[in-house]
Amino acid sequence: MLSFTEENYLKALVQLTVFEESYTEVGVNKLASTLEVKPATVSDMVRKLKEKLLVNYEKYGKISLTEKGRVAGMMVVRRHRLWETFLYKKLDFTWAEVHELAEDLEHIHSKKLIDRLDQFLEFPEFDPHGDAIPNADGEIIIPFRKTLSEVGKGEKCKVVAVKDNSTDFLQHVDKIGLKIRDDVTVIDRDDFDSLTTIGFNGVQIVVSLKFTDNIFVVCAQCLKAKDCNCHSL
Amino acid sequence: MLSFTEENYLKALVQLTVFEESYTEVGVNKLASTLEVKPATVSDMVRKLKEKLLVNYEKYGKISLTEKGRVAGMMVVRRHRLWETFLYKKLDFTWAEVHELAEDLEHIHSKKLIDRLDQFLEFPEFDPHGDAIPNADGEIIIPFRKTLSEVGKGEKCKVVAVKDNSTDFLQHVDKIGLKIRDDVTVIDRDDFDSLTTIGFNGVQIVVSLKFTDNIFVVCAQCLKAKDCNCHSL
DNA sequence: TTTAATTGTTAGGCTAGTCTAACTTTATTA
DNA sequence: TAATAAAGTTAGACTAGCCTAACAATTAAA
Repeated sequence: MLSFTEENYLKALVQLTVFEESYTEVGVNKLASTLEVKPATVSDMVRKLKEKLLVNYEKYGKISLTEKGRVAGMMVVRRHRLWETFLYKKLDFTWAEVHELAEDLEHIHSKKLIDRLDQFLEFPEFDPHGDAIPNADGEIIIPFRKTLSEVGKGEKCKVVAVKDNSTDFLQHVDKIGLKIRDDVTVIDRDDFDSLTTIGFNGVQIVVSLKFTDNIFVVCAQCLKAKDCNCHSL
Repeated sequence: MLSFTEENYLKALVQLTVFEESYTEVGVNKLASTLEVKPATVSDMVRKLKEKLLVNYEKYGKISLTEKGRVAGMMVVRRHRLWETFLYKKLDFTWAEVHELAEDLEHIHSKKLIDRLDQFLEFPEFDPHGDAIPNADGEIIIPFRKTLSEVGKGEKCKVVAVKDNSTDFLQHVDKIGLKIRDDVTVIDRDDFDSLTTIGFNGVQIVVSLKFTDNIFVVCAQCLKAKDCNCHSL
């Protein structure tokens, strides 16, 4: 049985080596800053995780997840995202609130509980932030996405997700958020000069330019994030 | 913010000094055996709880909860029983299963979460075992109850609750349980010789005599646990 | 009322997870 | 390629929560 702390290390490693930029390994310092602990602490802990066959690691080398570690970390992500979905859909929390609560709920271990929750929620594919939910085997399908900042002038796009690990951003959104309607909204790059209004999951939000890297979009017409020629036609 | 462990001490104290036999204080040994730790450990911890003004305590004396401690402990019980109700009603767990899962869930602190859950469940008065759920202020109305073993020969009674802290009993019940109908069933003391069949929350169960202290009942006619004269009329 | 049994306390030690400070290895750059 | 910067490790210390073993206080019984 993994401890609360061990699970957080594995979750952070999944975040850094699977979800983010598709690197497959990461250094001690990077992991330390992600977890908000000192590098010395990570050094110790990584040795422990290696003994448990959860990570690959050699002194002064890079850290990567073993298959066992990847699945264990993915299960934490699965639990996190399913609880977020529950809080959002059933208890009417905002997306700004769900992340923090799910940080605790994700450490409840029962497999039966989480599979029942999945069923209760009717097997959702994405969490409230638009991120894919890993299945019961720890598998996940990550769709291609581009950020709002990559959208060209005049291009119409549809918001499909926001980064769920930026509390700063999410709280900002919650504060100025205003519900307008139940489907997502198409927006225009022309509005982006300082503050801009976009829609996601029925919530009308105003974001400043510095947050445009936190918002994922696809083409409003073909729903693709790459290989889209709609604009040039 | 109280730790997982501190909360368990307070919950055990509520159990021992509020729910059970209405004693108002308890010794170090009793608390230690309830929590399955050594008396030495309790001695230390109780000093810490006293510093935090959660218990009244003098060296070699008895332990009792302060008002602050009572409310804190009651909130743990509230969370426990609301999660049990959620698991039973929404995720179709059996009452044998819910207790263990709620042992973890009860330590999620958010007040907002638990109040929303209460609302989602439509403010239930009793948990799946028939125990009253404390309100958001830590208040609880405990109805009079007698156990099955106190029922006289020929007396008709209605089952209203079972002890939720006897995993042994609950697992026994789950194994041989059989759903028959949706309301509770009236039973007769004559059947109690070795094995007997009673009904609770629509579940038909068979219990051996040694478990009759774990089952709470009221008179089937007047629904009272004491001051009932129905039988003598 | 003195002894024995029960109950509770203290001291010292263990583990997990964290820290700081000093040190070592690897990478970068002049 | 030698000096410097960055990254990583080790040693020693701290806290929470637990333990055992030895001791002290209280209660019960002879």
